[in-house]
Amino acid sequence: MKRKVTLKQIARELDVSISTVSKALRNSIEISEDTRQKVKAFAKLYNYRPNNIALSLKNRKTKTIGVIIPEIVHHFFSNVIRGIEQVANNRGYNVIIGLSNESFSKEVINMEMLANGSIDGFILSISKETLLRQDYHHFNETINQGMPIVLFDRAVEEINCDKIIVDDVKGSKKAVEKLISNGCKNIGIITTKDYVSVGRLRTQGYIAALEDSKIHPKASLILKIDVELDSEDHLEDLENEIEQFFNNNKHIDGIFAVNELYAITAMKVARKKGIKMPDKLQIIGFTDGVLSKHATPSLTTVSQHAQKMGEKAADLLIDRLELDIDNEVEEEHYKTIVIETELIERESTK
Amino acid sequence: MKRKVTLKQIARELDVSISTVSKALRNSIEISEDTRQKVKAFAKLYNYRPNNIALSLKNRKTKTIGVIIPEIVHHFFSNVIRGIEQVANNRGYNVIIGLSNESFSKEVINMEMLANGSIDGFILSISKETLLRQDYHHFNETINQGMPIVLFDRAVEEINCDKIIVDDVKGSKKAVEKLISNGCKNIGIITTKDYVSVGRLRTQGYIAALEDSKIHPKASLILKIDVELDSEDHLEDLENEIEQFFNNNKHIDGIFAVNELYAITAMKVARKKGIKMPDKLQIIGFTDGVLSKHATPSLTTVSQHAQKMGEKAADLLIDRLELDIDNEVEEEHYKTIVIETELIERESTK
DNA sequence: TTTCAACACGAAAACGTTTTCGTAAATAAT
DNA sequence: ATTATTTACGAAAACGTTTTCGTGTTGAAA
Repeated sequence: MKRKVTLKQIARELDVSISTVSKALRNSIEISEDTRQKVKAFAKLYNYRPNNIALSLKNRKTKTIGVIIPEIVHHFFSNVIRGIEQVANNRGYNVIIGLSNESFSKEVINMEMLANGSIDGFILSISKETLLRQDYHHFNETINQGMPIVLFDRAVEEINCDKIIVDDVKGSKKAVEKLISNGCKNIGIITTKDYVSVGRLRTQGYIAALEDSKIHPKASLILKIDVELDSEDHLEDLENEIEQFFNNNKHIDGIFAVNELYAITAMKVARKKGIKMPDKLQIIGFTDGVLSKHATPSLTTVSQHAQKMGEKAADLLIDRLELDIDNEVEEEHYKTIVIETELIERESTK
Repeated sequence: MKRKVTLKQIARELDVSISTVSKALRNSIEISEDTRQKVKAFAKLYNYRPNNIALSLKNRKTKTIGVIIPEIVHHFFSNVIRGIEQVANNRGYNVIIGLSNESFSKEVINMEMLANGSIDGFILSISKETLLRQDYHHFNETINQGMPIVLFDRAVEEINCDKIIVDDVKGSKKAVEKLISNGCKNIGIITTKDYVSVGRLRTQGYIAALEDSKIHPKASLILKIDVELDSEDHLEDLENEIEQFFNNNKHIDGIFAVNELYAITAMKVARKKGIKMPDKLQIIGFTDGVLSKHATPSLTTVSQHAQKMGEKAADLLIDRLELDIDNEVEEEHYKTIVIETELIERESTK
C-alpha cells in the first residue's frame, strides 16, 4: 500500500527544494527545462496529485458547494440535485449534501456543520418546520458571514439573497384555467396549509383563475391538508380525508392538486368510487414526477423543470462566488429568477 | 459583514498567544481559570468556530465520505443515500455526492476529484458502462492508496473490499416461487443483458425456481432488454419490445420483472391488451419504489431495503475508518453483508 | 578586471489548527 | 537563602500547498 506522495517527498527524493518541485509542476519559467522534466517524470511515476485540503486552506476556498434539501427521496428534489451536480461538476465544483428531513433543528445543525469552512456557498430549500416557525436567523447569519446562499423553490422574503423560484401562482392559474376551458363547473383544490408557501401561492392561483372566470370560490371546495399526512405512513389518513372531501362535494368535476401525491391519491379515491376519468372528473397535478407519467390514467401536470432549477441555482451561486473574488465590492444586487412552468397534458384531462 | 473569526484574531485582541487561546477553548488545565473564562467569553461573543479545513489538514482526515452513484433520480438510490446520510450524520460525518450517470469516464473523473484528500472513504455502486468494460483499475488504485471503499448493490469479485449486497438470486427465486404456487404455468421474465450483474443474478434465480419445480425454462419466455432503453426517452421502444414479447407468448400468465420500470411497463401493455390482472396475469417486480405502491393494480414486489443498505454501508465504512486509526495493522479482512429481501404482496398477484 | 543582467533555485511566510516542549515567575520545601 | 516544584503561558513545528523575495552563479557587457 503506497500512500499518497507529497511535494515534500518528491523534493527529498530529487534533492531539490519544495518550491522547486511546486514551480516545476506548474511550469514556472524560473525552473530550468532540465529539472522541470525530471520533476514531472517523477511526479507522473508516483501519480502525484495536489492535496485538495491543503489547496483549500491556502486559497481560502473549497470549490465545494453545500446543498441542503428537506428530503431526497423525492422526484423533484433529486432532479434539482441532478441539475446542480451537473453544472457544478462542469465548473469544477463538488457538491456536498445535507438533508433537513423537514426539521428545523436538522437544518440548523447541517448548516453549521458545513458553514465552518467546508464549503464556499449554499444552495437550499427551506424545511417545512422552519417555514412554520418563521425563524430564519441561521440563514441571515450565514449570509452575514460572507457565505452566499441561493434559495430555490421554497423561498421567503425575509431572507436577502439570490432565489430561483417557480411562478406558482401563474402555473396554478394556467392549470385551473385549463380545467375551466375543458368545461369543469365545480373545481376543487387539494392543497397544504397556508404556511407552506408553495401551497399558499398555488391556492392563490386557483382562486385567481376562478375569479377571472367570474366563478365564486367556495370554501368547501378547498381542502387544506396537514403536512403530517404527507409521509408515506399516513397514506390512509390522507385517503380518508380526500374521500370525505368527495363526499362533501358530490358535483365536483375537476380537481387541481398542489402536488403529485395528492393528485395520485385523489385519482385512487375517485377510481374506488367508480368515477370515470377524465369523463366525469378531470385532474391536474403539480410537479412532473414519475408517478404522473406512469399513472392510469396518466396525469396532466404542471412541470416545474426541476433539473433546470438546479442548473440555474448552481450557475447563480458559482457566478456570485467567482464575482466576489475579482470584485470585492459589495455588489449586493440579489437576483430572483423565475422558472416558467409548463402544462403537460396527459390522459387525466380531456 | 463580519468575516469568520480565527484563533489568531482572538489572540491578538486579548493579547495572548494563539496556543493559549486554543488551549483555553479546549479546557486545558495549563490555562488559568481566569484567562480561560476571558477567552471563552470572547469566542462566544464573536461566535468562533474552528475552521474545518484547517482541522482536516492537521488531522489528515476530513470526516467526510464520498458517495458515487450512477443516478440520483431513482427511488432506490435516493433511498440508499438517505440511509447513508442518516448514519453518517449521526457519527459526525458529511456526505459528498458524485453522479456517474452510468458512464465510465464520469465515474473515474469523479473519483479522482474526491480522492485527493477531500474525503476519507468511498461508498459506491458501479456504473453500467464500467460493468460492461470490466475495467476496475480505478477502484483498485484507490484502495491501494489506502482509501477504503464500500461497494453496494452492484459489486464485482474483482474488487477487494467491503460489500453490501442483496441476495438477488434468492429474492428472485422467492418471487418466482410465489408465482408458481399461485398457479402460474407460463412465467416469463423481463430482465437486462447479462453484463448487468443484478440482471444476470435475478435471471439465475428465475431459472432456479423453475427448475426446482421441474419446469423447463423456455428461451422465448426470457426477454433481455438493452440498457439503452432504460432511459425515459426510450419508453416507447421499451413498450414495443414488451408488446412483442406478449405477442410471442400468448399463454403467458405470470411475469417477473427485474426492476420497477419493466414491471410497470409490462402492466401498461397488458392493460392495453385487455389482460386482466391479477386474474389472467400476475406480475411481480423488483425494488420497492413509489411506482409499485401507487400503480393500479398496486404491484407485488421484492423489496431490497434500500435505506438499510445505505445505513449498513455507512456503518461499515466508518467502522473501518475508525479502526484503521487505532489499529494500523493491515486488518484486510473484508466483509460482504447480504441484506435479506422481502416479498411485499399487493394487488398484482392473487 | 569590474559591473550587470539573466538564470535557477531556496528560504520563508501564509492559510488555521493542535500539540509538544521549553521557560519565566511564583510558590513551596529545605 | 537556596533549591525544587508548580503554575501559566509562549514558541515552534506540523499538516501540504503556493508565492514572494532574496541570492549565488553564470555569462556578457563595459
